[in-house]
Amino acid sequence: MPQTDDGIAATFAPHDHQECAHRALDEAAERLAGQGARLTPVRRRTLEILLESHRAMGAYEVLDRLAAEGFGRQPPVAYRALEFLVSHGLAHRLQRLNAFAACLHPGHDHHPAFLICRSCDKVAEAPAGPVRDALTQVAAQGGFRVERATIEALGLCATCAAQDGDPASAEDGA
Amino acid sequence: MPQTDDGIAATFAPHDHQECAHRALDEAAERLAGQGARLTPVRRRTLEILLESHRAMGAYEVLDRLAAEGFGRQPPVAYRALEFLVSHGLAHRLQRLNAFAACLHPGHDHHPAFLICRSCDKVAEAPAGPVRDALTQVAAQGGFRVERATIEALGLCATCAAQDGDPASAEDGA
DNA sequence: ACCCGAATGTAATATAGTAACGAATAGGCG
DNA sequence: CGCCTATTCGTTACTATATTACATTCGGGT
Ligand SMILES: [Zn+2]
Ligand SMILES: [Zn+2]
Ligand SMILES: [Zn+2]
Ligand SMILES: [Zn+2]
Repeated sequence: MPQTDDGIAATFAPHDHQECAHRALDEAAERLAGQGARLTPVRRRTLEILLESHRAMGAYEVLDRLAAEGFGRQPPVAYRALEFLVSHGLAHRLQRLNAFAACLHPGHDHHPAFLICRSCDKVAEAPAGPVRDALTQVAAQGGFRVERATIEALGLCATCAAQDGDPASAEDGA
Repeated sequence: MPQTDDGIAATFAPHDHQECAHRALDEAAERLAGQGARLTPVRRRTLEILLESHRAMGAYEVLDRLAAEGFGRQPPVAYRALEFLVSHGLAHRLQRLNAFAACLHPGHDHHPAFLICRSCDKVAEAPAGPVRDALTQVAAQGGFRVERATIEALGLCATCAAQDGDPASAEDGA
């Protein structure tokens, strides 16, 4: 019973993360080259740090890592690198967490919905099209024009649900 | 050309706000009485402050007001009152703004979508049902079970669009 | 009166984010 | 090459947001 593997399951399930991260970095570099933007050492390292896991990291957590590796140790160092990545579509900011996560699908037009697992803390990007459409429509009923939307879900991923989560999601495994 | 007045237009359009705020406060008091929760002076005043406008207010903005009126002047005073209101469904927290807004529909489903006007800063609550359904469904495709969703839209309300906003929304008004 | 738990107040601290400014650096050009 | 300019990087200092810990007060039951 294969469920649509749109990348969500791919994020939460065990996988060859070396490959996963490496590919995202390559795509990022290529993408930036096309835009004439510079992937400087701090920026590159910042992206690599975010790519080490599928979790979202706070700016200060990233900063600690950068400082330990010889980069600057003041907040703007991290915030600037992160803002650069976000504004070039290589990372996302999670409003709910005041944190940042690497984008795994650079190249697509990206303002996805985010799925945050409360158990493993991983963050997946989900296609926001239908959700955004529903929101745009309900807003339009009241004469409101949506320009930017924040869509973030907190919940339980399939992997965590199967492990120790509630059995309702894994009845066949009991 | 009446558009569905589900409360969105009612929030952004000019209206008898005295009545609007008063009714929300009464409903809140009644609701709390039914729950056996106490609407103490600080809590009541905090709700009144939030109800003065349809904007979202930061905790420190509320705190300044409370302090000026003889309540405590330390952050926990505001945060506790705000948390109480939120947990009892009388106010909402806006993740995007790190701010709080009074709930205008206490008693209804308490996890609405929020529409934030970038021009007048007012915040309206929109029915989140369809949006939440779309999100739940796209998440389920990846095996993710949504437990809580944050849905916040930034944009332009009808009133602001008609006044000086972009003409596309008010072509007949030119 | 006495006790207890909830609510309120304080100080202190933690976490998140920005402003302002100078030093290093990459490219463009005489 | 040497020079100029825009970008990037680093620092200091500061603002904003939020929580922990603990003392005091207040309401209600005995
Ligand atoms: Zn991976
Ligand atoms: Zn998980
Ligand atoms: Zn009103
Ligand atoms: Zn408006």
